[in-house]
Amino acid sequence: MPAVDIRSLAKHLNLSPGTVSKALKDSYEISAETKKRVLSLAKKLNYVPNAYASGLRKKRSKTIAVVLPEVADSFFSIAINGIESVAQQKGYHVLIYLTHENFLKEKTILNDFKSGRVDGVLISVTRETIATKHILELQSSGMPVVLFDRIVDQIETAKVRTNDFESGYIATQHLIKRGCKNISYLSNSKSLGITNERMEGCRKALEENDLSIKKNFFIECSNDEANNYKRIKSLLSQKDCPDGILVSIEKLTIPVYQVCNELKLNIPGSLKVIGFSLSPSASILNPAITTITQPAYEIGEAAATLLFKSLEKSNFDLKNEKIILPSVLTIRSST
Amino acid sequence: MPAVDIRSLAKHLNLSPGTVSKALKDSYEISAETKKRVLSLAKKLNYVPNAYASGLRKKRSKTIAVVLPEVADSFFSIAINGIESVAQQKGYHVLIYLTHENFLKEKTILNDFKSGRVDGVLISVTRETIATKHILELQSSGMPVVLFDRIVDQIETAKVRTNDFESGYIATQHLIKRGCKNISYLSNSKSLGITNERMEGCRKALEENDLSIKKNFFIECSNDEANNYKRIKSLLSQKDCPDGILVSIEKLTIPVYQVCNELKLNIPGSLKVIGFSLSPSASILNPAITTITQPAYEIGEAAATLLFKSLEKSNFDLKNEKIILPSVLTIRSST
DNA sequence: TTGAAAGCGCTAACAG
DNA sequence: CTGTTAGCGCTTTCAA
Repeated sequence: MPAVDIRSLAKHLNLSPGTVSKALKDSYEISAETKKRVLSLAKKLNYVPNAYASGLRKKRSKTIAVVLPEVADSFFSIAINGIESVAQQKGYHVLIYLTHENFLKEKTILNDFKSGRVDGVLISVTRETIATKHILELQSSGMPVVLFDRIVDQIETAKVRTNDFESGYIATQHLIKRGCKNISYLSNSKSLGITNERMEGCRKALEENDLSIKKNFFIECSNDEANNYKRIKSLLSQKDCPDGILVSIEKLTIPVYQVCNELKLNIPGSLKVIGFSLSPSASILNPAITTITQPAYEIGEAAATLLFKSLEKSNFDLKNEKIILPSVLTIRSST
Repeated sequence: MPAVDIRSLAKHLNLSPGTVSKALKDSYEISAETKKRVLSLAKKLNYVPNAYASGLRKKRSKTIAVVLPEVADSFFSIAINGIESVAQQKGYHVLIYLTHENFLKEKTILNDFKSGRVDGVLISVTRETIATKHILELQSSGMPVVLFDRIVDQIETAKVRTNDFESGYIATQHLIKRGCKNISYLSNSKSLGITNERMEGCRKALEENDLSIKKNFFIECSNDEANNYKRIKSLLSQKDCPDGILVSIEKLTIPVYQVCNELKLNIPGSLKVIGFSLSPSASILNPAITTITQPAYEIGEAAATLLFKSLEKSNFDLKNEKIILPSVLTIRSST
């Protein structure tokens, strides 16, 4: 099957390629009659314009890039949904790039965007990302960039995120209200790179309630599951074991529950647990876990919407856009 | 910043664009000396070739499309990881398209691939997909297509999936071995569209063990959570309530556990539960749920690998490739 | 209202 | 070994 191009359409209709092109675009220069003929033949032959030819000519790819640290994590999967739904509606295509939390990869990926492959970029940076030259450079090449979830403060552009600081604060307040005096914050060591808002919120709540920060306040986990398990077990085995835990990374809930089970520590009796989580199974854990849930879909959707605004309106300034979508506290039996 | 193109490189070096192009490609026609000069300037000016220009010229986009029913579901998120890792290694880009289980959308998306935007397609079809014309048409336009997970039997091409039939069989055998006599299979009504291998496997196990198919064997759920809950509750409230349940859709585990909790039905005492699941929290449910887990990452990886083989070797015939990666039964306390 | 022609940036034949 | 040229398929002036 020889692909049908604009020239073959033109030949069939005894028109010039230029005229056909305009007719397809519904240009005012073209007569209604001609438009009808062109459209009808185009439909009949199922003409699909070559994306690379028109992209080259117009210097627009009708494509956006989404750069993510990972995607197995449910936050980003859901965010992709939000992004994709907006893009599909706008007739845009979505390229996905995973950095696997690797700064160098992020740099390489962004640099490649100078190829004109995409018209705009949505990015959630890696935990390692401190330097911002690669993003600034991309911006100064004229590429609109929207940051979401994992924000970099120094970059001037649209930012969409949740209220991490407040979430940490609210979660901790909740634990304190439930009687906790000795609270630990569980996180991944690597996330120290970007300012850990949640932890700061947690800290603030402790301070406001005159609860001292104990040496076991911050428990640093890693990607080594066995090790995390050990660390948590040792935490919960000791004498002045915490009476409340704030689990800032979803998957760390698992060792916490496992250890409690093994040590026969009653939740919420001896230990109250609250977790950042998007998992629908929160409600069937035993006990059902109190969670802070991020509006992942909405964050993706909002970020994409901003990007398209800047793509469609030349006078739209991304710099002025900051959106904060609040996370939701759902109280269940674990507290 | 005026984007640096191949002509500006040529001018700087007093060479012709053609020579520069060849040098960048490390062509044998070019002297080592010239190559060095070109490469060094290209690096210095951070030259990134225009993807649309070279794509148009070479009729290759260095991009593949991944067409998925959804992505919130963890199976597909993990599969994307597998796909992306192979693509990144091969220097390819990955476009994501979500059909949201909508056949018409799937058709529209595939039709657009005639634009030359992608060199190959990985697809997991919607539950509604019975007709195959859109896929055949894409193939006959010369596009390599690899099916994964949600396979269509009628299409002749590479297929990568797990052993759904056997998984259903094995899961059911397990329940029977644990003493179940009255087993129900929980699924989503819509998945009736594609042949439900898992259910057939389940059926076969029942038959082999001379267990009759009761009227409550197949429980049809939907996307209406409240309704699913009601249906499951009514199932588990009646006199000849099942003593074993095979949950074929991950999220249906939630109402099952909730109902058991509400009715004070002991798992595994009164009811044994086994679920198809990729959720790491399986082990902290109470009781920990016995699962069948699909090798999602590996399926994505294998599918992508096949696609790239066909992209790289003209003599590679996708038709002959069928890969079945077995799911894994993990026995926990719910059975 | 339509057509002709140039050119987006790159590559590949061919010539030198 | 390097340069010239044509052209990928489309859009967009400009001219008719």
